[in-house]
Formats: sequence, C-alpha cells, structure tokens
Amino acid sequence: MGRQPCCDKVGLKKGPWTAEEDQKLVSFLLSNGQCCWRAVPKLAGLLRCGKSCRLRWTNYLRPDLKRGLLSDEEEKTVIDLHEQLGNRWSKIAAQLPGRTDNEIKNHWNTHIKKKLRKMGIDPATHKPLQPAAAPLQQPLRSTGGDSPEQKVPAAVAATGSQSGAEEHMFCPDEVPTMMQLLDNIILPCDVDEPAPLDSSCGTASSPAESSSSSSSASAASSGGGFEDDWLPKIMEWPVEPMFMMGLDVDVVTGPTSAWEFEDTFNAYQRIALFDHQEAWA
DNA sequence: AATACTAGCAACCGCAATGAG
DNA sequence: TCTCATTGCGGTTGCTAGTAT
Repeated sequence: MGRQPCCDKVGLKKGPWTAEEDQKLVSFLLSNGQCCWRAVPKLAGLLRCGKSCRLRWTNYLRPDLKRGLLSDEEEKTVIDLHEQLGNRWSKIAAQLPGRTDNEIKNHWNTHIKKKLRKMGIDPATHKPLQPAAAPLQQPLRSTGGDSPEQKVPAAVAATGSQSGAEEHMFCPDEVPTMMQLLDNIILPCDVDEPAPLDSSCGTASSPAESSSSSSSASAASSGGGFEDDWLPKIMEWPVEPMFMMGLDVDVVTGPTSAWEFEDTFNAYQRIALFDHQEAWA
C-alpha cells in the first residue's frame, strides 16, 4: 500500500543530532510524555520527522539507558538469546534492561560475530563452523544473510511479547509516572548487595560482574520499585545546567532529593547537562 | 606528518505490524 | 473488511576516531 515516506519532507533535517535538538527533545518529552511521535517534532520545535525523534530518544536520550560496552554476562545472554530468537534484536534487548536493540545489533555485528568465528562457531547457526564451508575471512558486513532463524518457537516468541521496552512506554496521562521514574532513578552500586531480581530483567547482568554492569536499569521497566536497603551512590545535581536545559529542577530531581544514579545515567547526565552545557547556554 | 585502512556506532531506510475510522 | 496513518523493527549506510603503514 502506498505509504508516505516519513522523512523526505522538504525542510526536515537529517543526520547527526545537535545538542540543541537533544535538549529540545528531552525537555519536551520530560514535560509532556511520550506519545504521538508524529506530533513530537512540531510540538517540540524540531525540524525532524517523528521517526527520527523516536529513534534518537530510544537509542540515545532515554534516561534508563546503560551506556558502555556490554559485560561478559550480557554478551553471553545476547548469544543465548540470539540462538533462540535469531536477529530479533528488540526481543533480545527486552531481556537486557538499559540496552537498545540497535546497540545489541551493533555489538553483535562488530564484536560477537568475530568472537564466535574465532571460537569456531558459526554466528548464524551457533553450530561449529564447517571447515570447508566456512572460510575464516568472511566479510564482516554481511548483507543480512545471517538470519536463518526467522522461525521462532511459539514459546520463545511468547516470552518476548512482554518486553521491558514496551513497559517503558508512556503517554501524556502517565507523565506523573515518568516523573516518578525520574525521581526513582536509583541504581545499585554496592556489588556486595545482591540486586533484587526483577522478573522483567531476565538473565541480564550478574550483580557480581562489576559495579557498572550490575546496575540493571530496571527503574523504568519495573516502575521504580527498588529495595530500601540498596545503597546507591548519591550525586548532587548541579542546578545551573538544569536551568540551561530549561528543566524544572524539582521535576528532575524530585522535590527534596538529588538524583541518585550510577553509570546508567552517567552518560545521560553527561550528555544532557555537561557536555552540551556551552551549546545550550 | 600524512595517508590509508579499519572498527565502532549513530542514524537512516523501507517493510511489517498494528490500530483507528 | 478495507484503507490509511502510525509505530516498531531489522538491515544497511556513512561518518568519525583510532590504528597501521
């Protein structure tokens, strides 16, 4: 059917996002919630298509994102899930809180594939490479031919349907929830304290892996239900940059407390507040 | 120091799925 | 049931930083 292209409208910007655009999008989404992506750019004053905004938010600006390399544990999870699900990156990502499908896909293509081949495993089939049929020098950028497993067992597919990513969705009438989410962003950093196993977190990172990888960003997916005895690092949010962002400090930090976060939010905070500070000033 | 090559990742493209009217 | 708008997903591209020559 004749679908109108999303991003070829005259005057719409493409390519890398600027700090100012990020700021506009973040400000808008934090104050208005996430709904009707098509309307977002107009309302937020952005010359982007809604799709681009959604992608930017989902893959980069979303506050519950974990940045940095995947831990060994996460990598193992990805491999296991890939064996079951194939290239269903969104399903795989749903089992790894704080990770995006794009990130996992990229990591798979750039790291894990290579690693598996070195181990003599065909990344497509997860079976031992056939010596004759599997020359070592396969091009890394395959043209999508590595997705032999598009048939997903029903049981497996069903597990993916309740994705954490879907639970992250919210609408304007859920804005308080979003604010609560922001208020509740407390990530565990004490590796001695076993992180409570949120069922939505699946088999993601082990608490003992490292302080950074242990902090599942389940804040969003779990609706912010954290155990009281966690001992988060607490970092004071400088107020100035928030004003520069045009954000209400109370909204971001909650009325009385500073944001509490660990590395999941380091990137977000850094990008949102400090790296772009001058650009936004 | 300059150039070529490579790896990593952000972003785009287009199709599929879904939902509303 | 059909059409169309919208969103989601997976594949792919292209830019950039890092490394090798």
